[in-house]
Amino acid sequence: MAVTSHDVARLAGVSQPTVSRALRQDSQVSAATRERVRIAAEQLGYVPSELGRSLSTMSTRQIAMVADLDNPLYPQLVGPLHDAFAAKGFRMVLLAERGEEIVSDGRLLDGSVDGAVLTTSQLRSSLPLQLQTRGVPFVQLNRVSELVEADSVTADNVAGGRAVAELLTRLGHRDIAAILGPRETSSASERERGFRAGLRSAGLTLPSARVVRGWFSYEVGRAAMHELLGRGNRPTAIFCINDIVAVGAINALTELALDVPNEMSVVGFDDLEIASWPTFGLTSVRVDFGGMASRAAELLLARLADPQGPVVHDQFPVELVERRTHRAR
Amino acid sequence: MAVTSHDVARLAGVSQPTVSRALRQDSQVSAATRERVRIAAEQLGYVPSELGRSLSTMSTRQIAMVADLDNPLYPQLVGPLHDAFAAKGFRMVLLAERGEEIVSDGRLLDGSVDGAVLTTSQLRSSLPLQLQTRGVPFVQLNRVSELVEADSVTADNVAGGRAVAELLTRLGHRDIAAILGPRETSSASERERGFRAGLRSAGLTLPSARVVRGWFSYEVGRAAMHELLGRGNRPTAIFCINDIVAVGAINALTELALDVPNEMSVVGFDDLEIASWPTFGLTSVRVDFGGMASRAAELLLARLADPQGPVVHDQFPVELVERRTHRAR
DNA sequence: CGCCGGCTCGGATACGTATGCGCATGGCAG
DNA sequence: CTGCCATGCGCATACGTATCCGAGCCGGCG
Repeated sequence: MAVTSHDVARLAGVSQPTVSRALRQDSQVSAATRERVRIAAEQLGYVPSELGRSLSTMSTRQIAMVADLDNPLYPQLVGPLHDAFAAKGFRMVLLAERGEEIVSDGRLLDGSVDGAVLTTSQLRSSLPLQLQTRGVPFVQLNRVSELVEADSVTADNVAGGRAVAELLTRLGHRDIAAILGPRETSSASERERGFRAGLRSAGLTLPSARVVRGWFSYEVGRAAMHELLGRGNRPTAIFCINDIVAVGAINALTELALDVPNEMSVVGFDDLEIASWPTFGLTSVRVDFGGMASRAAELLLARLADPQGPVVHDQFPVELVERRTHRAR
Repeated sequence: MAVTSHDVARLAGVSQPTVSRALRQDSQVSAATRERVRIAAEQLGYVPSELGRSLSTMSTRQIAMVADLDNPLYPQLVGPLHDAFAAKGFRMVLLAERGEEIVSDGRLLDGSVDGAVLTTSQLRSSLPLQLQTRGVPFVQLNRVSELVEADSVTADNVAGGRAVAELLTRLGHRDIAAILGPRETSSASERERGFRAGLRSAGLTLPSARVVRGWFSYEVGRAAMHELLGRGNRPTAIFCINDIVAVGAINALTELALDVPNEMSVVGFDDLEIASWPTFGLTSVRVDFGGMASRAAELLLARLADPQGPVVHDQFPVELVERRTHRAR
């Protein structure tokens, strides 16, 4: 059915290995032969089988990115990763993870990729362990697992959480609520830890009556805000574990005709593009996801080149971005 | 390095073919042997090489989805496609396309996928032609190419555009603007065609002074709105080629402190989740992308089973969803 | 007791490409 | 003229799995 290197060889009057070498610009074949082969290949519309090549060389030149596409954060990581890998001759494929569901199939283990970028590791996720056992190089981006010692690129979530607490307390807020994320993810739990530490420094605590916890989504933010407001007298400020949740919270406030920031200060995290929309003007914590993605690609490529090299943990600084959703009490 | 079926065979005291058969529950191998093999495989942590299997069977059980991840519409198609394929034993990989850039590499042609779902075909895109020539089954979802006769699943964009025009004219608007999409995409040009036809039915036209054209993005919508308003006296209503553009336009209006819908009616298209956010309450045209995605998967699987079957063009109806961004003039 | 059939399994091979190695050719120096 | 080396190419094989076909074994039946 499909055209193979044997077909090209027959047409060009050479052997199959010569076709293989010629098309890869191997200097062992003469310029004349190379040209003959090129013509024949073009004539037949020959495209080398990636399967055959991979099996023969034991390398696929493919990198998998495991991401949760329901979360608007991740599409943003795709571009930089793609470019960094493409520059080194690697292809990138996306393995979609949906909601909280974990990738269970063995596409990462069955030899069809050379390495992986994990962006949605949970703290006790076994996937990184499996990869390590099977010798599949990988790097953790954004979130990490605590079960494994491996290359990672993260943001300084603790500092970010602390900065939010400092901002709000400095503005005079004393009754502060929070919509937190799942304890199972390192990013959410670090942000929470930093935030609580910041409150403590100001002599405050975060009572459980002022906390709702959920996954990173618009709908969770919206429902959580309603839940918090339904508990009686309302806080004067709220910290949201990320921008999507914050936007959900703001929409809940809009539904109830409560003004932001006059009746409630709202702060997010991530500084996605949506935070800068005039409609929201969301105060948030900027994370350089583009830079982190590039760095992660760099680390993975280094790991492919030297599987024994020292493990690297890279932490990116974050920056508070003050817009219009916070106000002095 | 990696564990192969030969290793398992040696440990279980059988031949490699027997391992292959045993692990795939082939009834030719006795229950006892099957169990011995299973134990041995587990003990070694054996994972069958997908490369070897694919090369041997000439089928990869992988489907590629080509999508533009910068557009929030596409993540929404991933889930339904993924599930429909998974149900039939196929894996899905995403090939990212960025902005207007076309996928140029040959991952679709090099035999590493059994088929493809194209979601971002441009009208004169050559990719579908190449696939057809190479005999790679594919289905076009959402947008189609005019150069090829192949399975497709689309929305009734013409009817949607017409419905928007009818809504606005019925409300008494006479000076209507539009932020249109690229002529190179079927979805945008069909919506435009329907919209213009609807205006014509009401005795109106769409003067070029009232039109800005751009790609499907927030920033385009925002800039286009500023551009339109900078041209002097302003229209009373505007049709945006999709919801993302509409949200950009609304944000531009917010920046200028112009009230929606009192000073300008805005209508989008697609009815993404964001359209239903209380903050926007965007009037839009609902497209059943989930249903379309499932149908596309179905068509592709049918095509894989019967490459010679009749070509199917499936068009889904759309529905106007009236929210709060339109108002009688 | 011999033959046949069914049940299990293994040997050989195929899939498409890459590569180690050997062979032929030709040129040049001795 | 002979020997040597460099160049250019083909043969054989490897990668890991699936499958065709044949071989062995056992039981049952004639």
